[in-house]
Amino acid sequence: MRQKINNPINFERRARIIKAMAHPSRLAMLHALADGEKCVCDLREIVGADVSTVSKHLLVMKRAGLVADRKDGLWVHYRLRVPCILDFMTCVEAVLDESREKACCNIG
Amino acid sequence: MRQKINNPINFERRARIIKAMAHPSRLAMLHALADGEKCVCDLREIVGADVSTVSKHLLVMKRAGLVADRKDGLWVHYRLRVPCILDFMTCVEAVLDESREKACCNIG
DNA sequence: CTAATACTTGGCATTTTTGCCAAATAGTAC
DNA sequence: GTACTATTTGGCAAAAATGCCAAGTATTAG
Repeated sequence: MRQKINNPINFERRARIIKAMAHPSRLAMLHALADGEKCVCDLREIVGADVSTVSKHLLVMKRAGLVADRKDGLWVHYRLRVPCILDFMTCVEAVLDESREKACCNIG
Repeated sequence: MRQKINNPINFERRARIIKAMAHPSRLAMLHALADGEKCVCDLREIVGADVSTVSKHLLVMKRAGLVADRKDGLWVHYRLRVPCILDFMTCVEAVLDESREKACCNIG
């Protein structure tokens, strides 16, 4: 238990953060940002959606605290704020691997 | 890059797994399951929702590969299938801490 | 068989999310 | 000032998620 005494876990705030990751386009953007900051135009190309859609996805992640932005002339560059979220992908892979294993061997 | 050669990352499948965690009640259940398996009735008490609602939440997590179930008489016991998802909570905490820090110090 | 318990499923209304288009904003260049 | 580019915001319709109630299934007990 990493939680402070008398401080019940706020699952709502946590869920909001996780929800901000829970979209294919947003995951793709987070993955791309592992290399370093990118402008909205770069991210638009990566996810292949309307710029306004990408902008709104970025707002969701920004509000959740996953990314931060920096204005530079006409461009707005986004970057990861807490890179550890990428480590989580290893675990997500493990879930996929487990599923694959169970599916092929009928264990569970 | 933990990804195999010529195997583009499937962000949709990953997003489905993460989405299955992205709900306060489901997070609370996953947290409770860290202690070991629990029946639906236990989980119902923990989240305080209708049993049918809890059952549907569990189905979402089961389909995503997060939990597995085991029938024992009248009871169905659920357990974590890939415990590493709980480690991710440390990172989620970090996002919350970062947000708190920036909010109070006006850095970013 | 009936009764009781634990859970799942069907249905449905409410809410939230998503994604496009159009319009607005902000910055650069002339 | 105008023209152009990058991004955000407003609006809205379509899709998905949520949660309750009612009904169904499955198991145990008598």
